[in-house]
Amino acid sequence: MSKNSIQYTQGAAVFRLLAHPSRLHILDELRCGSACVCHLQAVLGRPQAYISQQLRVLREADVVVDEKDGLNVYYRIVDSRILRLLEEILGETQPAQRMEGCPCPHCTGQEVCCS
Amino acid sequence: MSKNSIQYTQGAAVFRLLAHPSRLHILDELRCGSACVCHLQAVLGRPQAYISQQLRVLREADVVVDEKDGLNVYYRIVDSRILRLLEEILGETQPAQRMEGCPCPHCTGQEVCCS
DNA sequence: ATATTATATGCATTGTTCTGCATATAGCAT
DNA sequence: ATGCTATATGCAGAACAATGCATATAATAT
Repeated sequence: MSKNSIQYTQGAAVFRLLAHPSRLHILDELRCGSACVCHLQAVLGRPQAYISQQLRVLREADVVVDEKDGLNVYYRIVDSRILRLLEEILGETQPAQRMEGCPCPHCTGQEVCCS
Repeated sequence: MSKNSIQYTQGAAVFRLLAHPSRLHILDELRCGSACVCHLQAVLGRPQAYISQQLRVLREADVVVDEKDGLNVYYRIVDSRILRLLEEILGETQPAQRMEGCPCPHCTGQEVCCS
């Protein structure tokens, strides 16, 4: 092993986070600002527990952080490398849209888009 | 599903290729030019069959192409997105070094580095 | 205290990927 | 042809990741 092989292990771990359609979709949503779990749930169309599990993976890898506000928990991306990797594969960030059936402040219009 | 969800499936597939320490190491070697299988075998310190298997994954995803020259088979990267992703995570390309115990033209000094 | 809403966690099952090993092919030299 | 070297392929067992579902926690309201 010529180079520091831990570099490849750690690098692969970063790519593994993005190597999953649901996590990629979640991160794409979070690109345009923070979002709460119920919003991601509405966007992805998956059970809440499923969304929380994927968020946990991203949280434990320090890619996103959570911020509680009452009952809602807002997540946002805190790793700028991830933003650049997303841009390379998904293109430019699109503005977040409101979701029917999502009770969060963003979707019910109580908040400006992409705070 | 708000956006075209095939985009996330395909994007995830690209990241999955990089989400493996050995493939990442192989691609890092290929960044500075083409390399033959025996060279990669010497650099990674893994069995030849193992290297060929990882190369197959990359080849079938059209990330690398192979070029035969006598007994040797040279591989090189043909996807520029992959180069940019590697640069984001591994940093700038380093020049290829020669490997002890590798019989390929590059390592036995019969060829200039990084053709 | 109870109910309700939003989110998190644990666990079992299924599905995928990794890896080692045996063997196959292909080019070159004799 | 035979042998030698470089590379490829197939397959099976092990390791790991994904998913569904039941349940736990935590904040708020009544």
